[in-house]
Amino acid sequence: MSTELAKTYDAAAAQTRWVEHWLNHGYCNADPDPQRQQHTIMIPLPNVTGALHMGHCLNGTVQDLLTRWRRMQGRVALWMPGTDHAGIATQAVVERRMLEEEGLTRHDIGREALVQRIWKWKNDYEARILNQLKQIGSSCDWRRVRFTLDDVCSRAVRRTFFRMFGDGLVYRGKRLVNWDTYLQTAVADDEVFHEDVAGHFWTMNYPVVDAAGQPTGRRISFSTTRPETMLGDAAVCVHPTDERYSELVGQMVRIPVCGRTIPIIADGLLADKTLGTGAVKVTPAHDPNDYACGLRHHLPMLNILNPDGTINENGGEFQGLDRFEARRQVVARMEALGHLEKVEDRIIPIMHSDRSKTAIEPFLSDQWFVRMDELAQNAIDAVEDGRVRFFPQRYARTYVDWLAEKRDWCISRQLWWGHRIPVWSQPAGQGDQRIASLSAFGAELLPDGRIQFPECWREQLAATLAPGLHPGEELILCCVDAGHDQLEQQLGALGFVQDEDVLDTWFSSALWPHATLGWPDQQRNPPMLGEPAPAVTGTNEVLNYFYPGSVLVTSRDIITLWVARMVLTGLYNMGDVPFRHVYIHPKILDGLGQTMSKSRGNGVDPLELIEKYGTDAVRFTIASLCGETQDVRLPVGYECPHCQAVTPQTKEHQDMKPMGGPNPSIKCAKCKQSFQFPSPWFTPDDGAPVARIVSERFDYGRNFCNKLWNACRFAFMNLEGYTAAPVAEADLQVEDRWILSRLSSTLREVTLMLDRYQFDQATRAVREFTWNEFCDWYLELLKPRFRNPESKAVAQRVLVVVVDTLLRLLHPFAPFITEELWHKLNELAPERGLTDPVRRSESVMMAEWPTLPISRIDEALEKRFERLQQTIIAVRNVRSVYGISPAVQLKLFMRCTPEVAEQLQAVAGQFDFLSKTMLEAAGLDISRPAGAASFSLGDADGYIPLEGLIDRQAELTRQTKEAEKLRGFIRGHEGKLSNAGFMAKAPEKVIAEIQETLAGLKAQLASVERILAELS
RNA sequence: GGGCCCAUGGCUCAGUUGGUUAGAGCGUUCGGUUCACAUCCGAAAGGUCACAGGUUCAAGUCCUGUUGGGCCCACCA
Repeated sequence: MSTELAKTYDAAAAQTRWVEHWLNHGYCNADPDPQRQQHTIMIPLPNVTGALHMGHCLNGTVQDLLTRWRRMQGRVALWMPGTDHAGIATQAVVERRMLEEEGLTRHDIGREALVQRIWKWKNDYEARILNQLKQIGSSCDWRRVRFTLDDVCSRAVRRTFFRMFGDGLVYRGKRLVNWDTYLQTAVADDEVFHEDVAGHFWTMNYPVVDAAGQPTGRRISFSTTRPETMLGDAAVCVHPTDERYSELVGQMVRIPVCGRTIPIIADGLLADKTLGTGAVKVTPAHDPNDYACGLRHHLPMLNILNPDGTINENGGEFQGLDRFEARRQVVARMEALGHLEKVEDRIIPIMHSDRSKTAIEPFLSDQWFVRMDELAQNAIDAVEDGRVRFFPQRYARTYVDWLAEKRDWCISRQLWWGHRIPVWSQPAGQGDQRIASLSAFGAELLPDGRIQFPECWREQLAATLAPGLHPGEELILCCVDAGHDQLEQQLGALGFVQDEDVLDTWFSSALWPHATLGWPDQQRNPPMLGEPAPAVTGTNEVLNYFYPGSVLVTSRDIITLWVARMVLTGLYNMGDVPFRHVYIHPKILDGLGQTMSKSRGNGVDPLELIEKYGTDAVRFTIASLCGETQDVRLPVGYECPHCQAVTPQTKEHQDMKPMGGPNPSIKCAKCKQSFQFPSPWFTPDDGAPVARIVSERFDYGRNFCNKLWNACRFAFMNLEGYTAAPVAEADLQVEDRWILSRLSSTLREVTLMLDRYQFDQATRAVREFTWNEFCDWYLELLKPRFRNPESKAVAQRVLVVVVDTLLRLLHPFAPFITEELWHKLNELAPERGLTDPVRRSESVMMAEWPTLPISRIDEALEKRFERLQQTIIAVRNVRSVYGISPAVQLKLFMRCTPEVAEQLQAVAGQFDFLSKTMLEAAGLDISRPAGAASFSLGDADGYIPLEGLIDRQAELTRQTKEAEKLRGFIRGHEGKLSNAGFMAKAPEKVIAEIQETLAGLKAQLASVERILAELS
């Protein structure tokens, strides 16, 4: 068995090894155990649209850190993995690719085929995403992987919709959508973009008519950029306080091109006195603001467009014309009739579809909604009474404010990829005007084809359907729960057809916390990946045990879309909140403070980082950035493919576009060679060397891992002959007690900070201990002890305890390197412990989160140790200031009290190792030897004879400067103490502290002055 | 337009309920081939805490305003 650790840590090898090891041993699995407390985290399901990016990496790091920590604390820690079908985003990606590569649209291949293609895409990307998660060390229970469209989740979706339908929480209504007339589909708000287009601004007028429809002679003027919409006008609107029009409000106008008469109304939200003529035409079916106004004034919603963008039958003589042609003809007609006043050229912002690049038409269509009033109120209550707590707390406000609007939630989407709305309807003209919710135990289908349903449906029908129905139309809507295939077939046979639309993606992700655990099945546990369905036991232990979750870890932009809705559905379906805590982590920005994204060309690829720095380094760095105040800025740079030098990315780089000829390139400042780089504006030329985007901030984590590795390497090299045995308190050296004291403090600090989700502070504490205390001081102090056979054994035992504890402490932050080192430690020192050495667990992942008795913290001892440190620092300072070679042995004289002298003598041996200096003498009777450099520590003065080396003038200057600095501080403190207000009002404790400090400063000044006197 | 957040050495960030001399990493300068580590060691320089007022015995920290930046929401006939 070799005690030698490889000279450098091989991150890639360790990662492969331990990912597999953990999986094989089932360490990530979490099964209900009534004897132990649970800890549940549900992953914020990544979209299957593409690979993971830095945001996911940060999100995953935090969750894994928490999961590993809680697991080590003895909890049954479940981290539930899974992915989201992400309706619109995924369908869009697949459609775009299909169009680019094959020139096909979804209409060419049909619903079935498209959905099949998307499933294929989903399978590829899901595999890729899950693999990425594994690569960053995620200790998810991989047996429980879920997907929002899998059977378990689908069932939950169906049941939720069914329940809401039955409770009257779901209704069908009208809503304006962004209609792409080219693709003939609705597109989401985030799939449209504004583009300024040269257009016209027409000012026209409508004649005011009397009750008999005869012109009164007055006219009312308005301006518009879309004259053809006047075919669907429902009113002309003015501001209620606009005196120009006040006597016209309530009168009627006639639309000259179609002869309809419409009212003049007053609406302060829509009309603005200062704009245009102050009057505006209202087209509720074709403009979002007009739509809202139409609702307020109960105006008819007249749709004038066909899905392909031509004018429909409501457009009278303009029927069949494309909307732009109709616009020309309407304008011509208005002009011919003498109602056109003027035309201006104007740049108009027009919404365009991301996908077809054609202009969007606001289009009124049937949509499904969830009534939010009561559901939202319950979700607000849960946060306000503390059942759900936000970290940092301020985000609770975002959540509450949004929910308080209680805007009904539009849950239908005109897509093919998603959960199809489980409602069947009978075409108009057949059957009664009814709405029904069918299930095996609810309403049922009668032999004669009628549906027996609860009486309450009649009322709901009247309340929710009437606005969407034209007179004479009749409609039956049936909602069917999951698992009733036969019923669906029967409905089909009766001529019912299922709604074409699918549910909003957030509808299914809102159920994630309980759907993934098998809800609504209360009879058995949810099925696991690749295993047969579990036996019916009459109870779903998994759901009961792991719900509600412990903490949700996510970023602030989906507090409303997702967090709020999970709470809402959790309360509705489970009667309890889905999680107790919500930790909102920072967002990752580039060096310019912009969000990272591919479309900006500033994205750093987590897998490339992992390749370059190692997973632990990336995780450790990320954790160090996760505080609660600010977003995280990662200045990025291009790594030269020739020499690896990094060129910082600037705005100019981001904006560089091809100007003809070869694509833009950057010249490396170091090796003077050129390279191309990833950009949203072009793909690098074939064969050209391409830089990758990196961020040097990850050096932080890499350097730390290197330090840890080498510290352990050193420790392991010195473990030869190690035997486990209890260490008597009396055998502990000063530095042993010191490091154990510091270790205890660190432990306490890290645990506390993790508890508060302050990962930056936890990381800082553990790094400082490891580097500045363990490595810089303790390991150095051990070196002489290892050379002495008598002191070796105790040193080894204490060292082993510290390393053992440290590895456990670090494991959640850096799982791979700690596991690698832990296994080595298990070989070298299988049994370890201060009082009763024991064999630790095989894997550090399953080891206990360390605890040390609070009594190990010894502040008096730490203070004494600090003096030793300061003495050595002062000696090094003198050496550095006078440029004395580190090889030269120095002598040190200390003037101090006998007590301090004794303490210094006790560690005299250490001076030699830490500063190549011999402590010659210490005591009250020491005076400055001739030609010595001096320093003052407050309660002790040090002298280092430097015969011939010291420049007396320089030393004088140095000490004078020091004295000046001290006098400045003293002045400040004395000023405070002589301030009557301060003495009268400041707490005694503060006054005492100031006095104490002042005394210290004065003592220090006195010794500096003595040194000065001796010098001159 | 509404809401939230941020502004601290060249860069990236800490700074607990106001209370000793404002800290760290990177970078910079100087010095180091000490048998764990140059991904390292030692030392140093570098800050009127964005600006202007106010509260207080005391302000980086609390309040008001200004400027600059970020995010979310709403809106722009």
